[in-house]
Parts: sequence; C-alpha cells; structure tokens
Amino acid sequence: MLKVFIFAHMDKKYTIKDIAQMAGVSKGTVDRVLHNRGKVSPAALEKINEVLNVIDYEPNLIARNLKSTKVYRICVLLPDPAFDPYWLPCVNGIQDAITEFKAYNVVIEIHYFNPESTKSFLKTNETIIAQSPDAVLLTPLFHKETVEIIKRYDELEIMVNTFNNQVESSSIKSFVGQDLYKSGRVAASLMNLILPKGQIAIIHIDESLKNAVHMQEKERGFRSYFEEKNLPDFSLITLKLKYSNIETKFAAFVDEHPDLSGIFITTSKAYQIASSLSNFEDKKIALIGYDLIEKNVSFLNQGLVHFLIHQNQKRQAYLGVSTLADHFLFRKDIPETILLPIDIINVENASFYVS
Amino acid sequence: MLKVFIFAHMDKKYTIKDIAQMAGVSKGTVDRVLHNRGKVSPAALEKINEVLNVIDYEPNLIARNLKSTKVYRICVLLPDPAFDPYWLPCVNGIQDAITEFKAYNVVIEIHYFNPESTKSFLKTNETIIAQSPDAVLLTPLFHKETVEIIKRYDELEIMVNTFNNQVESSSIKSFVGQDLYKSGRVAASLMNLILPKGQIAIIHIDESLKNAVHMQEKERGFRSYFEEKNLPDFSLITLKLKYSNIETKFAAFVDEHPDLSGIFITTSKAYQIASSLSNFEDKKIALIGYDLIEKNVSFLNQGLVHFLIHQNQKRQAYLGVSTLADHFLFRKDIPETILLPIDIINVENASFYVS
DNA sequence: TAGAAAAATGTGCTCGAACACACTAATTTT
DNA sequence: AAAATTAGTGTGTTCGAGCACATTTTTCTA
Repeated sequence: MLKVFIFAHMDKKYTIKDIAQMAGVSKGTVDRVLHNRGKVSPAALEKINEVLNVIDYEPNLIARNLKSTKVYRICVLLPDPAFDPYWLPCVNGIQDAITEFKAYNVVIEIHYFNPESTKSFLKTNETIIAQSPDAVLLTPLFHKETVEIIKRYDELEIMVNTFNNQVESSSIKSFVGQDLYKSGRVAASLMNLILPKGQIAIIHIDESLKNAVHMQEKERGFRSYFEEKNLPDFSLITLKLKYSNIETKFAAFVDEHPDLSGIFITTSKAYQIASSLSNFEDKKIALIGYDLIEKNVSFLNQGLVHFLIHQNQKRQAYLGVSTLADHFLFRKDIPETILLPIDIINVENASFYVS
Repeated sequence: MLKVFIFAHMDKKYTIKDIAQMAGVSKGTVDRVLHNRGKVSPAALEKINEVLNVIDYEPNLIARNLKSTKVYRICVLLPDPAFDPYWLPCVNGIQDAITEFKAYNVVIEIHYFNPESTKSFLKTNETIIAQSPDAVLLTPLFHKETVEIIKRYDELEIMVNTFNNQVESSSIKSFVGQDLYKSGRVAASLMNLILPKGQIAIIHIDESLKNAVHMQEKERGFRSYFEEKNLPDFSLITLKLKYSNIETKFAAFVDEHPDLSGIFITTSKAYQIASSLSNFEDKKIALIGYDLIEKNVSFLNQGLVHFLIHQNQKRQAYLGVSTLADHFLFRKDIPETILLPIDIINVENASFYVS
C-alpha cells in the first residue's frame, strides 16, 4: 500500500575511468570514443559502446568546467533605465545571472543605449562587436536596425539571443518574452469583468513610438476578445499619445468622450493616465495597465489602477543570459521561444511580485 | 551620455595559490587561515589577511564540490498523488531538483505517505529516519505529529525544511509556501469584482479535514476583505463538505440558498462543485477555487470556474529541496520563509502556468 | 625482412579546493 | 645539552574531464 520510489538507479555516477576499466581499455580511448576523435580500432569501439549501452554515462559537468580555462563573454544590450524605469528590473535579473555564473568562467557585461535613438543603438552595438564576445542578448527595439545588426553578428559567429520585443525575422533564432496578443486578451477579460458595458479607450503612450509593434499586438489581442465574445454593449476606441502635453490632450479626450468607462494602457505609463484622471474626481473609470513600476503600484494601492499585467522583465533578462550561459557551459539547447506567464496583478497580490 | 557599466572588477578570480604567492606563503597556510584551522603564526596571519582585505576572494565552488566525496542525502516526505492529484506537480519539481543536483553528490528520494492516515505519516518518517539522511523536506499535514517528529529530527541533527502547510512551532526553522490569509483576500477581491452583491458560500471540501488550518486561513482572509471593505450587499456563509455524498449535500445547500451567487472553494476540489453546478443550468454562480489540476482547468475553459488561484506546488517542492541542496553545496543560508506569489488565473492566461 | 609510416592506445598533466602528511623550526622537558 | 614536544609551514594527492604527448602496435613500403 505504501509506495516508496527511490531514485537510486540515478545515483551511481560512472566516470570515464570506470568505463575504461569495464571495457578493458584506457581512459584516453574512452575519451576518443565519447568525442568522436577517431583513432580507435573497431574492436575497442565495440567494447566501449557495449559498456555505454548498459550504463548511462553522463559526464560530470563540474569537472569539465573546472578544467576549461575558456572565458565566455556575454554582452547585454539594454535601454538605459535612466530614460525609462521599465528597464530597471532587467539589471537585477542580469546581476543574478552574473552572481550565478561567476564561478564558471562567464563574464557578463551590460551596455546601455538610449532607447529613443537608433544611432545610440547602433553605436553601442559597434562597441560590443569590438569586444568580440561569445554571445549577445539584444533588446531589439528597432526592427530594421536589429535585423541588420544580427546579420553582422551571424557573420562574426557571435550567438544572439533577444528578449522583450519579438522581431519577426528568420535571422532571429531565440527569444524570451511574452505573448503580447494574449496579454491583450488577458487585459480585455479583466476589463470585461470590471465593466458591464461602456466605452473603452486603448491608449498607447510612448515617448518614441518605437514600441509600435509591441503596442499594436496588445491592442489586437484586446480587441479580439471583445469581438469574439460579441459584446454589443462595448465600444472601443484607440488613442495615441506622444510625450508632449499628454495631460491636456488626454483631458480633451475625456471631455469629448463622456461615456468613457474603461482605459487600457498598452505601455508601462498607466501612472500618467491615473495621475491625470485623479483630476476628474467624479469620473469612475476602470484602468488596466502594464508593469509593476513604483508609480503604477502606488496608483494600484490607491485604487485608481485596477489591474496591472506583469511582464516580468527581470526574469526575461535573467533567462536571456542564463540560457546562453547554460548553452556554453552545459551544452544545453537554447529554446527558440520562451514565453513567460502573463501575471495578473491587483492590489491584493502585488506585494509578492515587486522585487 | 552613453553609460557602459562593465563588471570587470568581478572578473578576476583569485585562487588560493594566488593569495599564497601574494602573501609569500604556501597554499597550505592560506587554507588554514581561510578555514580557521589554527597553526598559523601571527606574522603569516597578518600577511594573508592583508592580501584578503585588498582582493575579494571567493572560493571556486566547482572545485570545492569536485573534491568532496561526501554524498548528501535529502528525503522528501510527500502525500501520495494517488490519493490526491494535487501533489502530482510536486513530483515534477523534485525531479527538476534531482536533475539539477545530480552532478553534485546529492541524492534526493521521494517517500510517499497516505495523506489520510497519521499512521502512514509516522511510519514513513521512521523509514526516513532509518536512512539517516542529511536533510528532510516535510509536508506537515498533521500538526501534532509534525511537531513531535521534528524534535526527533533535531535530536538526530537532520535538517528539516517544510512546505505547503505552515505549522506554527518554534521548532520549524524554514518553510516554503504561500500566505494563505492573503490568498483568501485575493480570492475575495476577485469575487467582489465578479459580483455586485449577493450571498457567497465559502466551501471547504477535503476528504480528511486535515487541511483544517490551511482552509481556515483562507476563509479568514476571504472574510477579512469583505469586512474591511464594509460591503453590506454581501453575505457570507461557510459550508463544510466531507468526502461522502458531496453531490446530494451540495444540491440541498443550493436549494436552501436561492440567493447564492458566488462560491469560494478553499481546496483544489472546485471541479466537484463545478460538476454539481452544471446540473443547475439556470443558476449563474461565480466560482473561485484553487490549483491548476486538470479537471479545474477544464471547468475554467468551460466558463464554469471563473478564477483559480495557483499555489504553484511544483515550485514549492523544487525550492524546498533546492534550498537544502544549496545549503550543503554552496553553504547558502536556508531562508526562514519563502512566500511564493499568489498567481491569479483565468481562462486567458491559464495555459502559461500549466506545467 | 628491415625500416618507415600510420594507426591505435596509454600516460600524465591541468584546473582549484581540501586535507593528509611530511617536514622544519622553535620551545619545552628531562 | 640532548631529546622530545609542539608550533608552524610546505608538499603532494585527490576529485573527473579533457587534451597533449609518449608509447606501443599494426600496416605498408623499399
């Protein structure tokens, strides 16, 4: 009745020496077989393979990495958090990776660029290329430039991983991020829960509108939900706000739309809307936005923001570099796409996510 | 304008040999200083400390663990998933840990017990004690028995970690789980969003009612939310259901409470209520439950369950053993309490959490 | 068949920490 | 003062994989 599963069969760790002994050859020969280095007689090959078929040998990764004096260099190309605090958690995620892989010979460097300037992006890439690292983790904010620069990296045989922004291009082999379409749908499902009906605005706020694809995907997902559910009591409108005089433009928008009852902000700038909205005290408008940055959480706690969707940039950045390091150190495959869960945050569970 | 932070100062890894050379002594002497093994002259001690103050030496953990032939044994005491599929993800989490620490000499064993029988719990503990492992990860389902057995482990100097159920006892030094009170609040906040008013039932379903404290904490949190918000349009009632004839008892309850509009199920048995509820097709009752087990997700997709709270057992179990392994291998401290985030799941984001 | 070339195999060192052991120098004991 | 402790220091081995190099065996050629 009482089952006890013991994973004892996984215990016995065979070494090359063990295999050599069992096959009656030297460890050098075993090594040649394991690495297909040739210069092995058919007889020896067969004996060793016989042993390898019986036991399941897994090399001791610790010993392997102890020996290797090779230093792996990974560069991260990150928008400067000074321009947008959205990127701040990424630094922590990368720091975690630095700590984790310090023992192995992995050097990780962060290079910041100005997210509003393609020039800065390109220039920083040149700095990185000059360092000739083994791999690069990119934040591909600029589509065209990213595709071009990745070609360069390919030629130089520098491995590239991307995160945060999904760029459709055959040259991009791996990506860590979220399904933005689905995250739009999540937002919509929550909005539908807060509101029985009414007019909903989808607001895109971004200094440089370089997140265009990013934001559009979220809008597409958001709209798809309402279309699919066929909810006639809702109407959706889109509003794009640029950096200059957001306040006044938004105020005008609210005046023009007296029936407005919900707002979905596709970027991390929900706090700007919440702040403006606090002027219209009579209005009761549902707000859903992105990211657990300080100001957003503050408005969440005040009850002005109802839900935030957590994009988990910290983990994105961490996974971006750690998959690269794991690839070099432990020969693990780099997953084509890692899609992180779309965390739903409200005032009651927010504290567990802020890091 | 363009900042480039290079973590180069973290690169240079000093070895004991380096320190010995710099201090003009042998590596043996350095080793004695580092480990306070004594037998070092004041002169040598000072020279070495001078060097250690300048550089920051961190021992290469890889090399350290390569040398040590010590095999660490960690036993996990887990309720048999055959009795309750809730525990199934834990096995995966532990398997992950097994894979991760296989390279180091860490042996992890899972021992299953019958969650409905304290005898089984005690008996399995005896089996584990007989193996004299270095550490144990417990699922402390039974309060009294747990406290007693932990005393035994303490005497035997076997390290104990707990997960899933928080047991208040000074003898328990570490715990991985969730804040159940707050998870009740999260559920309440979601319920409040779905329903404008009405009667809400808090239903405790558990075969053995051994989760009593567990469930009560959730109820306490749930109620606290409604009390705090002072919402007079709601009324809360509690219902306890045991294994036998849940269906009929619940049907009677529904008949007796025509105004019932929401149900909060404090265990992973939401599917049982959802299943019963599908008989009352005219009723539109909001359902919030726990855990992404298959049947629950199925009802979530059907729209009969509105929200599930993810307790992330897999990660709980993984962290439970990995903190122990990290302690032995890398001398990391075992955190007193690790509280995992309370993930809110609806039909739109569920797919990203099921593992 | 000797001798050269090639193929096959084995040996030995490295990585860094840990620790046993050997050794020297400074005291203490007889 | 010689012997015996003890304090202090250094040397050498181990862990497992990886690889350079040395050595042995086989095959081929003159």
